[in-house]
Amino acid sequence: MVRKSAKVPSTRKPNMREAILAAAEELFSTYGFNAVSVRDIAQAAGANPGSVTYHFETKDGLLLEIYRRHCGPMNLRRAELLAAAKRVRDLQDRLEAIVRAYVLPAFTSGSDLAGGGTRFTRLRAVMSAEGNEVVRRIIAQTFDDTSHAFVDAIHESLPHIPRTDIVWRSHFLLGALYYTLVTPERVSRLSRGSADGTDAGRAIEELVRATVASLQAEPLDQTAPARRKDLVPIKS
Amino acid sequence: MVRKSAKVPSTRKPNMREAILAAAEELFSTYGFNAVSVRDIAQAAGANPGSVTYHFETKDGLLLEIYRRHCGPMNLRRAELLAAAKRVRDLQDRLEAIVRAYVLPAFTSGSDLAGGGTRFTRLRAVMSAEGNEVVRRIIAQTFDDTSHAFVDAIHESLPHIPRTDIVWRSHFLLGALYYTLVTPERVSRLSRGSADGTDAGRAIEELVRATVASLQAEPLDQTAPARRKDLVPIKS
DNA sequence: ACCATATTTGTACTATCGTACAAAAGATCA
DNA sequence: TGATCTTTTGTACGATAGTACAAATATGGT
Repeated sequence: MVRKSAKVPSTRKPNMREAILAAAEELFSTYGFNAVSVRDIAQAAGANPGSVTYHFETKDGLLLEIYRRHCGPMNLRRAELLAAAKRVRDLQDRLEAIVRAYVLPAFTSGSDLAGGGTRFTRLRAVMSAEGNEVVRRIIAQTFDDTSHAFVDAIHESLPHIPRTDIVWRSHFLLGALYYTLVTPERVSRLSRGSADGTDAGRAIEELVRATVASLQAEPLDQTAPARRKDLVPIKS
Repeated sequence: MVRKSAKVPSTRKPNMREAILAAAEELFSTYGFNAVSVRDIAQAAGANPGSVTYHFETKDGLLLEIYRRHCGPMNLRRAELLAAAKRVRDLQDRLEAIVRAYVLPAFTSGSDLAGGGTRFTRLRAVMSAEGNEVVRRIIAQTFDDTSHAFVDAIHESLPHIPRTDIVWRSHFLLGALYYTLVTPERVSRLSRGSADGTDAGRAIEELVRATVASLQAEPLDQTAPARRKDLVPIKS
């Protein structure tokens, strides 16, 4: 990757380790893991490439530390919000609260830095698209429990919808969420300026509204598969 | 990238150019653009690295050619299906047909190779996540027209929904579609085996059902923005 | 002020990257 | 068959990748 920014003279960083983490998060989530070099990160953080090795040993280690940093607080927040949502009496309101409990922490999770939540979620989106091997394990370990908890909670609110459909529709929610964080400018472009894709508050409300409706839709009729002969499995 | 596969002795390729394109498509859509080297592609195609330079000049040129190859047929197919969908009389059926016209070509577009459509769509998903600069221009040029046509068609079927909401919900559809192609195994995992994320036919039907429902949902009340003070814009 | 420790810098090594280019091999057709 | 053009191969070059490591510097307790 080639980027122009000149080395900033800058006031001395009080905590270089944090600066490196923040820079890596920003660059990885924008250009992907492989497109960003350790030197890019060091320069953006106003540090020496050697510092990265000192603090995180390897480039993979740096990515791992970013996940370690965020996963705990985000899933904690989700668990809290989910517990609160489950106490909502009205079924319709409860469903909406559950979906919101899933979406909100993705935008506002416990980083002290402004936009920390969205940046980390954007990072997760990019990493899942790149099929990053280092990350795949963390995802399966750390997020599947949370996802299961949400699927279960939704299923309790919608007992007549088969669990399978709820899984599909929750999956669509995560995809929509990721894509909105990765390509927000597309929303602005397609709406010809009447919508702002970077407006997190609006994105959340639109996501919640759309997802609640999709979850409530009648399930597919499983007895009539409606397969088409010209379709082939994904990934060969 | 390190991959184990030994060089295949193989029957002579009748058309090396096509083999290189297919290999690049598969590798790019699985690992991302930057993680795959020209040598990886050449080896997977049973070709010499020099052949890639000969046929496509640069790595970027190879990616460009992949897009050139697929964009035309896919958008043509979409236009045909959209035209047919617009002729459907019943409003509910028409909406469903329009959504299906958008989704179907992403899975089955005009490549002669099996799974060509899904592979190319997966590639687009990965490229959008990586923020690939070469691709960004093509996307804006080639796909925005199509997207506008679909948003317009949907709006005609749902005149009481503001265009802005339709843009958001169509955007969510594309995100869900991309994510399903990128991480189909997550569906299988979360459903504990009762669903198969790689089942394209099922994915299409679930996508259509969920999207139609979300499109029909009541729009957000625009007079009460419901912004929260702790939210910040995406992308700083 | 001194020392021990923690951090940062500068530099260098090896591997691999994209790509250029000349030579070899294959294909086409008079 | 021989001439010409197309395709493939083999190799090499400069740039950049990740990371190791010794020297330099900053820090904190006594």
